[in-house]
Amino acid sequence: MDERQALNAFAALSQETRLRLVRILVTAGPDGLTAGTLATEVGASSSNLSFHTKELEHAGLIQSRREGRSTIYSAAFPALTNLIEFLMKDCCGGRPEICTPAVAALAACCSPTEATTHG
Amino acid sequence: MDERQALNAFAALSQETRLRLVRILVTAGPDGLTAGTLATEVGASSSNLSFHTKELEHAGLIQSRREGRSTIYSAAFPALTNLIEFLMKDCCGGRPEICTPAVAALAACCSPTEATTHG
DNA sequence: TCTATTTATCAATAAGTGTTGAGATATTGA
DNA sequence: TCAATATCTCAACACTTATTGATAAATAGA
Repeated sequence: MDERQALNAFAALSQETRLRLVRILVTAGPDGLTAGTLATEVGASSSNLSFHTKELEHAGLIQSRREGRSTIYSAAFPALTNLIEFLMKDCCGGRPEICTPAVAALAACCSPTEATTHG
Repeated sequence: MDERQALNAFAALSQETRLRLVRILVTAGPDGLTAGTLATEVGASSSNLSFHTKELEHAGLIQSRREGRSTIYSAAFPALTNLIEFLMKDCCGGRPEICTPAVAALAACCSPTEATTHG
């Protein structure tokens, strides 16, 4: 992830419809959702949804695949990881306690319990 | 952190000068840097730097304090944490392995060695 | 007070972005 | 082929945002 990619990613996330789309796809998981479902969820026309998904795909935040008549979009999880890493790189500045809460917050999001991963 | 705050934050980060400012301040740590130093670092005029720092401060990503003739800016680390948490909330979708790499990446940024877990 | 220093505000211009609706493209089944 | 479905492309318009240079405000020291 370089500066240009990060700028594209943040620009993509700075628009209401697109931020909603990404969060919906992040929640949906790797299986993704069809363009039609996404359009309904965010209340966008087909042309408007296509415009925004194109922006997100160009930014590398989502990916698409074709299944029959439908286009299915899903979140690009590694890209999201890289974006977070880029933003917080060298955040410590000699003081690990400064950015450790960020790690804890993200960890809590992914693994509420540390014994069983069945959730 | 609600949707409006997240949109403002991502919009603030989607501009080259501002993204550089945030990363410089993230690296600099809580002590921060003066407006003059930041202007030199990113190659911006005083008016331009003021415009961008105002945007970042309004987005809650940085904070300012006055020391003599200088304004000193520093990163708002909790806001950055909240932004990451907002974006990745419920990212698992029943599959923790999907977003665990994000946690590992962020953790690696803050603690290159795991000798001491208490920081 | 006067001057140098540092930062912020303002207005004008230039550049970029989102929305809309019509129409095009691709797929499926008869 | 024809029709229905699902999605995408295109161009015009309105809206937002970044940059620039001049100027204003606040501070420190003499």
